[in-house]
Amino acid sequence: MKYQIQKDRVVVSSDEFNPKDILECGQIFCYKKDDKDYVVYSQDKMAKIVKNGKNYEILTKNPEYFVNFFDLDTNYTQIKEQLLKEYPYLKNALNYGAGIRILKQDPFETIISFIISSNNNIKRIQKILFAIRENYGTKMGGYFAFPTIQQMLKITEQDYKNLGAGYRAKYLECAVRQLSKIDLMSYNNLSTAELNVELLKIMGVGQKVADCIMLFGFNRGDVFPVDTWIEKVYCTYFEDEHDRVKIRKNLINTFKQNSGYAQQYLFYSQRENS
DNA sequence: TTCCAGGTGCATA
DNA sequence: TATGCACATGGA
Repeated sequence: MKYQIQKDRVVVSSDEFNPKDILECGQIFCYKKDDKDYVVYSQDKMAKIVKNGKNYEILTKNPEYFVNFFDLDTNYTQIKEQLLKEYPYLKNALNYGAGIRILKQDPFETIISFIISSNNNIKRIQKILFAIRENYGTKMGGYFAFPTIQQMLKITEQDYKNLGAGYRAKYLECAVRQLSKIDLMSYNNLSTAELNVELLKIMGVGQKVADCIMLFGFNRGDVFPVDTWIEKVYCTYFEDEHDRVKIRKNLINTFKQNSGYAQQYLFYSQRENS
């Protein structure tokens, strides 16, 4: 990936970087769009993305953080070419989401985000997550940081309900307490199978949410989150099957280490075009 | 009014 | 181990 780091920005070529594809493909919820530009929030950091000729400029006080966040050192052209060669039927999905990059997000924020995502729609997930930031996060000047685990330990089930979390409120309250006793960074040393076992112990985390956490928060490509949209894709293009455990197993056997990438292209094109 | 949304936890057999 | 149901909320 061609990019240049400057003092207050990262300049990146638009040929494999598109903010709409990256932010609206369902992997992150804390972003806003004003006119044509996107603003994205991660932990206590913020970046604005503006188009400048053939490039995008990621305007931020934390250029190095966002180089890693946007996974700019990975060659997505190569990944897409490999997927297309092995699985020609992905052509439309790959073209549609050509500017997607899998974000490297903070594990804690990812866990909280995807607990809220279960049986929920993206607009409402965004609303709840911004409300958590604005009510319990540190004010940064123009925006609010995502609260730390210590800050979130003070939030009660009733508080989450007041923010619109619904029945997930008790999951959140319990999960934060569990997470406060864990060193999440040490989970980076686990195998994907081991990590999966640990994540499933967290209240509100089932297989689908665990897969999203592993893909977006722990950079694991060998998982395939199966939700209502992927189930539709599978029934349309593979076979009529509604057992998500079987669907997941079959898709991981098919796409192996590239499962996470294939999933994201398929999810995005299915959700946007139906 | 009913259905659906990036599903999970729990009781039951 | 497998199945079925309850669970909040808001938009279509």
